[in-house]
Amino acid sequence: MIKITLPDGTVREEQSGVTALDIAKSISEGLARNVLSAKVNGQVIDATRGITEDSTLQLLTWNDKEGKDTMWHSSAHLMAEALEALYPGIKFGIGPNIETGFYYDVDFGDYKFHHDDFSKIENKMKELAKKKSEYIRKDISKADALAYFTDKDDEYKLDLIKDLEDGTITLYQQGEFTDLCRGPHIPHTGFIKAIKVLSTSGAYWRGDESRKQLTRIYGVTYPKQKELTEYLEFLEEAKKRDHRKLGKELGLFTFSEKVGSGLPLWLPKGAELRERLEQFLKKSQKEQGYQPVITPHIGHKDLYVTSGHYAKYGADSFQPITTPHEGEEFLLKPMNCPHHCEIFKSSPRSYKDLPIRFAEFGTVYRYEQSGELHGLTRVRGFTQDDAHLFCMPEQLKEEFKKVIDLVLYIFKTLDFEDFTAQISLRDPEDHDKYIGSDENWEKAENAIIEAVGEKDIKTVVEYGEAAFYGPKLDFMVKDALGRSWQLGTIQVDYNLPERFELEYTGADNAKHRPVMIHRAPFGSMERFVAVLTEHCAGNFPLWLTPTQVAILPLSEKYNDHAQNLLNLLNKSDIRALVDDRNEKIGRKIRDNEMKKIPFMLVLGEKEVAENTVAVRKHGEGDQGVMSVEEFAKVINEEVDRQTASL
RNA sequence: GCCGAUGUAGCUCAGGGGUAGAGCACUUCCUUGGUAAGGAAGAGGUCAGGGGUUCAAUUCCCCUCAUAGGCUCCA
Repeated sequence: MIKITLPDGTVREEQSGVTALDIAKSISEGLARNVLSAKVNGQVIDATRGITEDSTLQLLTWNDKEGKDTMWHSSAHLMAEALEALYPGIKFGIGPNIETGFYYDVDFGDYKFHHDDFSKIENKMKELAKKKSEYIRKDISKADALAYFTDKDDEYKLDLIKDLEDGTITLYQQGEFTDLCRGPHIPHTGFIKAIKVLSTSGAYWRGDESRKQLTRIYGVTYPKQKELTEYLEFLEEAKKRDHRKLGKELGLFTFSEKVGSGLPLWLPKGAELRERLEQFLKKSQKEQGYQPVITPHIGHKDLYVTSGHYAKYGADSFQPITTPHEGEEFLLKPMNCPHHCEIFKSSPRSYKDLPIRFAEFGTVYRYEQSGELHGLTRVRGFTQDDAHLFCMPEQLKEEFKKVIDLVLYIFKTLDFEDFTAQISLRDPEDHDKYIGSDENWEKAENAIIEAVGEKDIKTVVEYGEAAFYGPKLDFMVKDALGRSWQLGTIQVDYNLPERFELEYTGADNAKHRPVMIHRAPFGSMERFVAVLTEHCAGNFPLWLTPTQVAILPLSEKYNDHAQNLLNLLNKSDIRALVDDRNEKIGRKIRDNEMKKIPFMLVLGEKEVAENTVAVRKHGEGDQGVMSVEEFAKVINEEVDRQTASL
């Protein structure tokens, strides 16, 4: 007999070899029908696998992340079974579960795989799922595994087996399909009820671009059709919010082939929005003692040789610009920090001056591979809301915490409530990727960990995510649709001050080296505006939106009055426009609703006579009549509320 | 950069070896209105760019550029 401890603490005496499914059945049939896999002593295994020692047991269902993982992994096998049935002779790479769903990498040989094949695969999968084929685990020797896949002529599986140790190899079979797999899997295919093949793309075998590219087929499955439908609706909603689509519709930005790919052109509405964001941050930074600086868009190559950027990225950057006569080399600036270091050096610094905080909305240019470009989120020219703080080592932690406060204030103001701070440290396996001494790295990493420890924020640690000159605290934000974005970043840097030989005179009248903090709360204006647009679906907060109010005269008779009203609102710092087109009121309302303007004021005979406005709110409809003064107050109070100070 | 796709009017898209089509937007006129599309007329395109095949190419082929998806990358 063995002891099984359940999550609630109950301990059960069971026969050795009992399965999680057996235990689920003894609790209730309903539970047993929902068990996808089980966590035994912290390890996820098949619910149908025998347990032979004293264990803790957690039954995993669709409500557990690991349960979903199991289901989607098994779904990948089901898709492979369907694919093998439909396209005999194809070869399989890998087929894992991913954050939402799963994929399988397939070598179709000469067959050209198309979107038209999707429904065929879905139907076959549904047909196979109904058979409730059990997923059967088989331990197998390496020799047998090699023999099986040699026989099947699947070079990819053979490639995988080569790296496996004898005695650890398992196969899983369901129906007609057998795959090399360590599992775990759901008990049988009948759990998979709702199926959608989503998309296809190319993927190199083992992520190596020198190897063959396979066809990756993405899919997702759910235990209930309703959940699949909801997920597909979510994808639709994401499409509607796509900042590339909204950016076009709302006139925020555009691209031109002639200007060049990845080089955004900000249209008036977008530029207004962005300037407002910049003003907002500038005001907060002023309160925190930042000083503005401005630096040019290019810099001497030597500057980046000193900073280390040239050695690291020179070959993969825009190449140097050369002066016609002297042959001097200049680079488009990829970072603002070297310039700011030189500003620090421009005059002798005393410990009494520190911390010194130089802020600049600095536009930088980086060569991104053509396939990487994406709307405003991945571009070749962008503006960082950059600042570099130079401080004494003993000031570092406090200074770092102040920056965290600034970032949190910005997130709060812009309604990003769900975020995680990611502590990005060095790759412990590969210190060669980074510059600077181990000692400095440890100091920097500890400073971040300590500072974050004193703030009440959700944190994760990621190794290998640091910048080459220092560790970072990256803010990962979840938008309204639950998608994660990296926005702000704060970085501690002992290395650049050394490379640039930055110094200040201490109280002891000796020279000391400052520590540097790089930080960008928005990250880049381009990326931030993109994420914000998708987060609020183009319905920007009132204080930020380019046009707050549309004045809609009922007919041309009231156009003059509308103009007067416009002037009045402008005097109260309210951004408005008059829609004096020769159109009926219904039409004007529709068009301005679509432009997502927060307020509309309908103006007719009654309002003109009484000097009132009929207020209509975007998405909510008629709000009734009020005086102009009252309306101005409503707007201004709302704006003040949204931008409450740090 | 790589793979397979896409590129037709300002926008969304249809079409197809014989010198181009819709809806919306735009311009003009009519209409002067009460909370999500009033009516009519008009203008607008080197069918991404270049090369080839052909009597003839926007259509077929090749190259380049751009875009979306994914892979690799991201100071």
